[in-house]
Amino acid sequence: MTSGQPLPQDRQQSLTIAQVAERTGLTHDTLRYYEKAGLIERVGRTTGNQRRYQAADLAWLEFLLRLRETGMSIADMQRFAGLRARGDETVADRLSMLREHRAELAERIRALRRNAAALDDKIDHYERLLDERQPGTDGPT
Amino acid sequence: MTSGQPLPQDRQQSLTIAQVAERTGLTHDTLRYYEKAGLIERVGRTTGNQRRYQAADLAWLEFLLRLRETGMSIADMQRFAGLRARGDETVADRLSMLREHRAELAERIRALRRNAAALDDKIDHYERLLDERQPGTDGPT
DNA sequence: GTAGAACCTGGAGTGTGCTCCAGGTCAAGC
DNA sequence: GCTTGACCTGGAGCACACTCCAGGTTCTAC
Repeated sequence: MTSGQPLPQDRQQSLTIAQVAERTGLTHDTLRYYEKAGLIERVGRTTGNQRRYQAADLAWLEFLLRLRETGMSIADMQRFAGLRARGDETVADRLSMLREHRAELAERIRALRRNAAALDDKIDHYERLLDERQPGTDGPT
Repeated sequence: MTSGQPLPQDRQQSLTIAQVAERTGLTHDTLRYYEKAGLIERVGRTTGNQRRYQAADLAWLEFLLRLRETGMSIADMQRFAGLRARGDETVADRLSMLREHRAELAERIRALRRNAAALDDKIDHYERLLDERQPGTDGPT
């Protein structure tokens, strides 16, 4: 059931903006904003000028979301998308952007883990405080 | 050298706003903003109305920064600071706020690690692409 | 062929977390 | 006692990443 015979007409698995919104968790407005901002290349339209997203559009969006979730700014995503639009000659540049982003992410994760450990200490501290003030309410024997 | 004899006068290790800015990495403006917003209780002043931060102020600030770095909003920090200002009776509430924040943080770290792994795959992909286009430029032998 | 939902555009508005400014006061060295 | 840099306040302004709006068009189901 993956690519047997072509589906009726040739709209294959093209998706409306509402369907993409549901799949990605973005809103219609955010999808249009990303397109306006150049994060997504102009999406194909119906004859009536309505967007129809293809599988490739969705895959790219999902990659963008990964960049966003790992803290990349819109400005940097614009840079990346711009390089991508220029084609294969920019592969090295894109790779170095990704490597740099990956390194920053590693550092951020390390910092979060340090802070998590400190939070754990603080939580322990509050637990002891609470035990002193209300001893024995933590369950019987 | 921790608490031998009292230092001259009684300004002990009280710090100016510039000194606190340097130690915390915050700006003067941000420190004043945090105070205005109620994240910090009103800091002690000189007779001439200039702020002098005590060790306890600094410790609290550092804790706030940990909350901020782990993604807590100003609004939630305000809630926490408000509870703290009400004293010991709010320890249980503060504890549960911290536990919730800690759990969210754990989830965020997990998500970041998943995304980091996906980024690594993408990086591998780009590295292979680059090798195909420019074989043998990765060093001799 | 028509009702109603979904979609379109350009542009204005919003929430968050600062950051800057004007106009004045204070403190430390000479 | 004067200069100069640090500090004060209230309030305006800003960057970012959306989010909403008005007014119009298109699509789908009947």
